[in-house]
Amino acid sequence: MKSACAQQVQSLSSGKELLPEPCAACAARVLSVCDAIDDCDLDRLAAITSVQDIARHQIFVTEGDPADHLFNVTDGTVKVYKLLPDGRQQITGFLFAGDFLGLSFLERYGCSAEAVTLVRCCRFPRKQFAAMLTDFPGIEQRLLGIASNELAAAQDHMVLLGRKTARERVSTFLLMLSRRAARSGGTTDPVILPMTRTDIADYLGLTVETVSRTFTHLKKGGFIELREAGIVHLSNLSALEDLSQGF
Amino acid sequence: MKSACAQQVQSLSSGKELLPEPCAACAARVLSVCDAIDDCDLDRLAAITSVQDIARHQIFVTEGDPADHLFNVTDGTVKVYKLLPDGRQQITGFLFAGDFLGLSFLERYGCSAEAVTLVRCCRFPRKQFAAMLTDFPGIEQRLLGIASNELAAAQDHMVLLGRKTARERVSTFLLMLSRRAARSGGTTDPVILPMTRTDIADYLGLTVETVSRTFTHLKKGGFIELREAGIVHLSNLSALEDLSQGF
DNA sequence: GGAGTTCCTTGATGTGTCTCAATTGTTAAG
DNA sequence: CTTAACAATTGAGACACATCAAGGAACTCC
Repeated sequence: MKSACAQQVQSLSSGKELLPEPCAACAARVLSVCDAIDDCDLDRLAAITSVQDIARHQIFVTEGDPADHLFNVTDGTVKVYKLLPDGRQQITGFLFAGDFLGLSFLERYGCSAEAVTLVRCCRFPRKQFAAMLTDFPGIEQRLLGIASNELAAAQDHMVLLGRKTARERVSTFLLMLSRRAARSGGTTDPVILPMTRTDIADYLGLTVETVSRTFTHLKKGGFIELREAGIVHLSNLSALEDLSQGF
Repeated sequence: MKSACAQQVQSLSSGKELLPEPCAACAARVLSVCDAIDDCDLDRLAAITSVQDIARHQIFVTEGDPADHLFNVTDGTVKVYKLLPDGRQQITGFLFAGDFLGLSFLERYGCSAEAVTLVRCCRFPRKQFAAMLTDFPGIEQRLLGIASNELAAAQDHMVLLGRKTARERVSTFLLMLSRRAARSGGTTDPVILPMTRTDIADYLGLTVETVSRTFTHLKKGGFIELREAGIVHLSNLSALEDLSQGF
């Protein structure tokens, strides 16, 4: 499976130098689609990749536009959302380092995407990326896996939006972020919230005021502590899990 | 691409007899995954397929169970749902003829599935189905396409659950069923509702009472007519589209 | 360091939907 | 045809969350 390039790696002292920029130092690689490609074939991918920095609050994908590019977030936080004609907003997901954006392999983007923090990401032209699928079936499988996970997450979110109370929603949200951070090597306990209360509200199907009040209630109830801005300490994790009604 | 079997087809008078049962007469085939396989290779798929009839109200997939089988609905209506520990239910989708069930290629089912009407479907052992993916890359692409569509549908549904009013939800629901029926060769106007009001409520994140009241409001408003049970006439389609707030 | 902006919190009030309860309509069984 | 079980409708009242409004905290920009 490692094909001819394995030998090539051995012929040099340090294999790392063979990795093409920008993938060489990419901390997010093991988390992402790119992991499905062998080191030696990575230059194929790197050739069509352009690294992009996106400023805070910049909308870099707009719902309905032709889906020309796919993205792989390597740093920062992205919100993915849809709008109703009158401006009501529903955030369908937050993306972090390692997350893939543009999974809808349809002609047009199904959602808009905005940088919540400064975001760094890899951008691939969709057509060229699609062309690589035939040569690297591993990617296709990986994408199916990613799609499965996204679908599962979407289903969990539907339960949250359709059937959970405000308190259950906020608890679930905090646990989600906690687990997500742990999964990509962060800490479970002090949860970092890069997004505003309004964003949280638009994600949870609530209003800012209700989110804020619920945070206060959880604080008074001894479930969480709010010391610094944007950081939540989970004082009683198992109690929070009870509140969330099973994730 | 048609490989060696094209000749084989020509060598007989009627190509149709070459199609293995049960796929030969399957009306849903052009709508489904199976369409990605050439007629001549269909026997590979047919060999691992077992046709199943499922009685009304029977739960044939349970959330959390090992995902041993995948299904392809060929007739009837299925509801796919998740439960909270205390029994609250959220239906994540309804499946009709041609729809695929079990897209989460994970070890365990993410949702439960129950037959709303008498259902007929094709069942594939997951492992054997997965093994076919390497031989028929067309299926994998098809699955990615299906996953993309499901994801897009899930996102629309999140907007509905998180941000729409009861009236908008019910309008959207009726239009969805109408379009879905049209897409698989049915009629747009008299929409058939195989599911109960309770199911509709669990799909829309409402209660039965609210759904029933909303139907009455739409009827009094001249948007719909309720003559026979389970059938809704859309008297004013464009007005209904306005009510639904963009799908 | 002050002014502007954005973000967060808290209070008072309103309302859309839920809950509880009863009635009617529909379907299936005997 | 009668009865039972289930499904749908309707009403009265309650409540969780939304809306409207104001004040305070944090951050940015000269």
